[in-house]
Amino acid sequence: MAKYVTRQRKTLLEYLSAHADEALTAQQIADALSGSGVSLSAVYRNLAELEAQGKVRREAGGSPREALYRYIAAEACRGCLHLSCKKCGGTFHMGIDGAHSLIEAVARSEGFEVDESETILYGICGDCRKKPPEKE
Amino acid sequence: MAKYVTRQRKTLLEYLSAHADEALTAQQIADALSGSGVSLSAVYRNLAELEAQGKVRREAGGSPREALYRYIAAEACRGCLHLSCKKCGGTFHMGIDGAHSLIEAVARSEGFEVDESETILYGICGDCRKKPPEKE
DNA sequence: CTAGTTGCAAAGAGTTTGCATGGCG
DNA sequence: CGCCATGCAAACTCTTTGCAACTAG
Repeated sequence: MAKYVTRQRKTLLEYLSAHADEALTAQQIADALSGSGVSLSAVYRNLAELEAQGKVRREAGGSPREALYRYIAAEACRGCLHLSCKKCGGTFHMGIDGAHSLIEAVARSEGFEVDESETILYGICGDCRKKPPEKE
Repeated sequence: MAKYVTRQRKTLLEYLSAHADEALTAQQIADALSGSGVSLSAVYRNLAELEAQGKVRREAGGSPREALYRYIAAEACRGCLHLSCKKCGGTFHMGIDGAHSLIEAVARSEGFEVDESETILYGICGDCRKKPPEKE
């Protein structure tokens, strides 16, 4: 799979890596790339492949019938955890020692090996905590 | 919403809480409860409500077109993180101090407030690490 | 008794797939 | 030049919704 490097595939990867901080629907991606001549089918097919390769992850999103896809900059994120804000939807990276300490603590006490690049901590980011609780 | 306590609703909640350690598809749930006279529609409707109430969470699963639902024992999980094994699919709870330490560390260094009950750490559990790497 | 809930089945919507064409190597 | 990938559209399958009947309180 993925033996050739096509324009569509390249375009898709570019787009995804540029938006690694947000989860997108296949439709959104296709819309954004339709101008570049990338069809919805191509998006789905490549997304499926990227997911199999572990470069993209599928998340549960708004509608149950719409899958959300997010690019994973795997190598770049070794040793850091992801923080996802439930309010603004932003993603932050946490590379502090604390992150690694936890992972080691879990491994020691539970025998559980955490995969940093796969793990996301959900919560509220600093900015959103300061802002008044606005309805969306 | 949910003004009455119907047999179906009770049955569903019982089933979900008994299987809080696994993510299920609506179909699986409906199948399991069909013997108790709970229809697929009822499952979907109640699941949607429980999700809105925060008692159930929707996760990304196998097929993009199948949503996975998991019961959240919210109160019971304050102060603990969830560990989800990517191999066996099991979920473990981690109530050690380490978990809380991390959460505090994140809050202090990043200003990010982690929601314990919403966060899942993905990785490989102790049992699966011992087992030979078997193909699924 | 009244209003919420259920079941069934049809409608709706996102995702997948077949086939002919086009493009990478 | 051969085989993989793309586009289009039809096919699929999961989820949602309408309506009449049932039931909890």
